[in-house]
Amino acid sequence: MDIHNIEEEQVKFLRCIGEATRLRILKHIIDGEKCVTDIVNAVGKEQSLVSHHLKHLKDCNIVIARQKAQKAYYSLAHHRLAEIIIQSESLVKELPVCQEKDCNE
Amino acid sequence: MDIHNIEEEQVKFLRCIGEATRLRILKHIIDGEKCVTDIVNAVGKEQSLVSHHLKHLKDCNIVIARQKAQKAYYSLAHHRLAEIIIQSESLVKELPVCQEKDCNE
DNA sequence: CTATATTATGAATATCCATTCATATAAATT
DNA sequence: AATTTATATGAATGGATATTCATAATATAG
Repeated sequence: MDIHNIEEEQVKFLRCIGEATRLRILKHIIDGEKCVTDIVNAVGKEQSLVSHHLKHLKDCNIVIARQKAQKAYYSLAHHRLAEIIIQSESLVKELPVCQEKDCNE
Repeated sequence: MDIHNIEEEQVKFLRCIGEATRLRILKHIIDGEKCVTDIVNAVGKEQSLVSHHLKHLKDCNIVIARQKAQKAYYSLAHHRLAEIIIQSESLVKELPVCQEKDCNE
């Protein structure tokens, strides 16, 4: 795998987490695996849509799925993913737009 | 600015850096400001396209522009941006796909 | 065995977005 | 003043992708 493929993978990764519903899914499973129904309730979107996004996240190796009976449990594929999510959030708060708008939760 | 706007800004940010040409631009100016012509040569894309992407990056507060005579110099809007770029790259190398393919430059 | 609960999937649609092309603006050089 | 250099911009287009809908698949419960 050369540098170009790395960059392609990096773009694929960033684009994958850079979508509203997927980011909400990730933030919801950040503290441990959750089943699909649970995630659907948390993000407030259609089951079908959540399932599509979970597949997308899995194809990008961002989450892993564990099957237990008729339920599927999803969790982050790597502990460092949580760091990136947290750090990019805290960075965004420091960027000019947020600063101007007095950016605190 | 409440939590929802933060998340919107985070998505906007991640999506903005999650594009091949823009990521290449960012990696090229990571060590200091560069003029447009220089960036165009580095990324090997049309001047017009690079200009559009620079505008996009500026609108997202990811880069800042400095005008000097007829030249425009672009640089990262925040020192922590470099960290995110580097860290997401190193994280991607640790994800399953890259591991399988024996992922080293 | 039928019904219900849980998750996945394919097709269709609609929206978004990267790219190209043509052109504008503005400064510098001749 | 005319030409060249450097950068920006608006419109058009093609391709990607989020969402919805209908339905499949599979397991459990009654």
